[in-house]
Amino acid sequence: MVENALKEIKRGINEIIDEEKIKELLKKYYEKGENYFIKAGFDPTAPDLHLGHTVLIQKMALMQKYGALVQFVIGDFTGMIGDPTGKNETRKKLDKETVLKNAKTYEEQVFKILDPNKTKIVFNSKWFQEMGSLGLLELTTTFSVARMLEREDFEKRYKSNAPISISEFMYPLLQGYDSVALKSDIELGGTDQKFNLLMGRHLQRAYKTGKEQAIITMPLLEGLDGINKMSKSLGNYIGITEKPNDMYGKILSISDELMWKYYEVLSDKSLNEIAKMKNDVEKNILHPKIVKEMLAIEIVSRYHSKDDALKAKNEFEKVHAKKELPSDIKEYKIEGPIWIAKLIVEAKMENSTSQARRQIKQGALKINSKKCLDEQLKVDKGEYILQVGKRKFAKIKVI
RNA sequence: GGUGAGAUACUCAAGUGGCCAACGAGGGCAGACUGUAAAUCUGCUGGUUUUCACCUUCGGAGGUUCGAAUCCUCCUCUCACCA
Repeated sequence: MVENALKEIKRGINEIIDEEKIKELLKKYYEKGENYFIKAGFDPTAPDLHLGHTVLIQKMALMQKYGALVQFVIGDFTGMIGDPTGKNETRKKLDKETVLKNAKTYEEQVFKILDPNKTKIVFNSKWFQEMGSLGLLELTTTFSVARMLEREDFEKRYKSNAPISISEFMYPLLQGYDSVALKSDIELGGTDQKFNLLMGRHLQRAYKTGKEQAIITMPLLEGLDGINKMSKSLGNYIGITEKPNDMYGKILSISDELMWKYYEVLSDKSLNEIAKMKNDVEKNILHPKIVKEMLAIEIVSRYHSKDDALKAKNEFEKVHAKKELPSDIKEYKIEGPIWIAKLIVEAKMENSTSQARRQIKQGALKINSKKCLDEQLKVDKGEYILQVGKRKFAKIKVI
């Protein structure tokens, strides 16, 4: 039993630190029905969850089946500093109202995956506000500058003469202290979080809590570009609240190579099934596009419904394979006669007339499915279907 | 506190008085080819009721000049070395 659960937990993960401890927790669950706490932290600034987040959340959902109680930490306090992991920009402070609103949004999204009865959403400002400056100073005594600089991000920045602020040194400490306050047994995070996660373990020891959390790191899901990690700021993400059509289209636009990674960490299919498909594709028995379609349907079904997924598939075929118009086009009523470039901006298809002109010059514009290269065109009264590039459509009524 | 170096568009990075809306690379967008995949080739990549024109941009504010990203002054920020 324990072995089976562990095997499922280990699927698609990057690394486990202290596997023995997890075994022990599972054993206690099976033998005595004891629960244990797993923790993961989330930024209060980005309430739009995307598939990158779900890799982690799905894993927690799985563990809920095996006795885990999830502590979903919203880093409203730590968020004021900004995680130095990877790229860094100093963040804006958020007011309480916004944080609460974001938390609400998290809740709505996260319970599409997690079991609400086994999940607690907590804010880390709670214990940090109680801590006081003395407590904070005490926290800083637990770790040395040299060890802090061992961290890859810091080392790189230090060596390349990029600035590091003291507050950024605080971030790992604060995040680690969350584990002390919450008495976590296991913490999950992306591979880039390893340092911060280990800090939790270190601090639990330093504060003599009698616990040392195990750590599970999850691979970072690459975004649509296949290179960078999926993130909202890079715009290469698939949000879990996106419309079926968008979600479907985005999944189909990922590269074949990336598709297999997505399968491993996002799909419910067994690893054997996936391996077989991969094999069949290599042997040219199976077209990769079919495999990708199945993935898209699975994921869209999860966040919407099977029905929506199939509709999205049909819509996609219609627009891209048969080059027909999508069934749901935005409509605009615009006063005319109007210059075509201006019209494109009015219909929110491009941001500026200059950009619109460039696109027209390059042959990106279709009016009623006919290519139009005339950037000077004046559009008179009537109804038109405009298309700019492959994806942007608009129905225009010029009055 | 002292000395020196630096801040250029989404990112990296040239440019040191006019030829600069600013070389180049990456990224992005569009076109061709495709499976809205990858790879490849081509073009574009500040704005403007319309482009052989005009307007705004090179950390910020002033100044010199017919003319400034480039020179001067002050300020802000960053890095290095010394303390």
